[in-house]
Amino acid sequence: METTMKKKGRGKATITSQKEEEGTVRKGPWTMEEDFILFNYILNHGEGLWNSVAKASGLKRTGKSCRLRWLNYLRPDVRRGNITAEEQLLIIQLHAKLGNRWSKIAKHLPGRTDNEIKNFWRTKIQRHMKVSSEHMMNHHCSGSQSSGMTTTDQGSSGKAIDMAESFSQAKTTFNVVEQSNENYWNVEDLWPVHLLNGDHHVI
DNA sequence: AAGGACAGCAACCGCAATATT
DNA sequence: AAATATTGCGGTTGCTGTCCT
Repeated sequence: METTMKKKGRGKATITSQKEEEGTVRKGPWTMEEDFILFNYILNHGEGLWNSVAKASGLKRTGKSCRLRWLNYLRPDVRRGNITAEEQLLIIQLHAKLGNRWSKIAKHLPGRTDNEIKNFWRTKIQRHMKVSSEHMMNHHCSGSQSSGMTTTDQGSSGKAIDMAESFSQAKTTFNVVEQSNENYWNVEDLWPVHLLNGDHHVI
């Protein structure tokens, strides 16, 4: 069954057909019904053993897919959207220290997922670095160790430190992203199930 | 209004690490 | 100790909305 998305559809939509063959592994965006099933299953049985979750819940998803969906979206403590200036600064500092260890960085940002931080880094920070790099190249072409910032992650850490410093002074110029916090449906929509079950052994 | 370019992000893939048999 | 299964992580893809011309 394909649930219509409330908002903008995103991500891959590998399988969109209404009828799916028996035993076929589903890919692509999760439907609300799938979210509901997974959410409910984990509330009753707990996290982990993702392959079992996938099979026992009846979802035609891989264990990996279930795990990812839970961690990045359904988990009740997940905070979504609106990465604050402080969080941005922390991400920059941690990345300078840890590199692309997104899960490690995420541990320092309660409620944020590695995927979200990774996406944020790639879409915002890297782009900003690239832009400022080009800007500097245009204005300081005259020799003296022009900071030819690469857009790759490697070698960006040192620059990130500089950036963090300037960033703390000029948050406003950083173009802090205020994203829409809407989703196809809110995780909160699933919470009544939690309450009905009266099952709190997870989370 | 049309459509091309760009941005944002959910979700997949491949691989490495770890656990289990 | 070796083989197999599972989990976790980082990189990448590709769909959709928005902006710009």
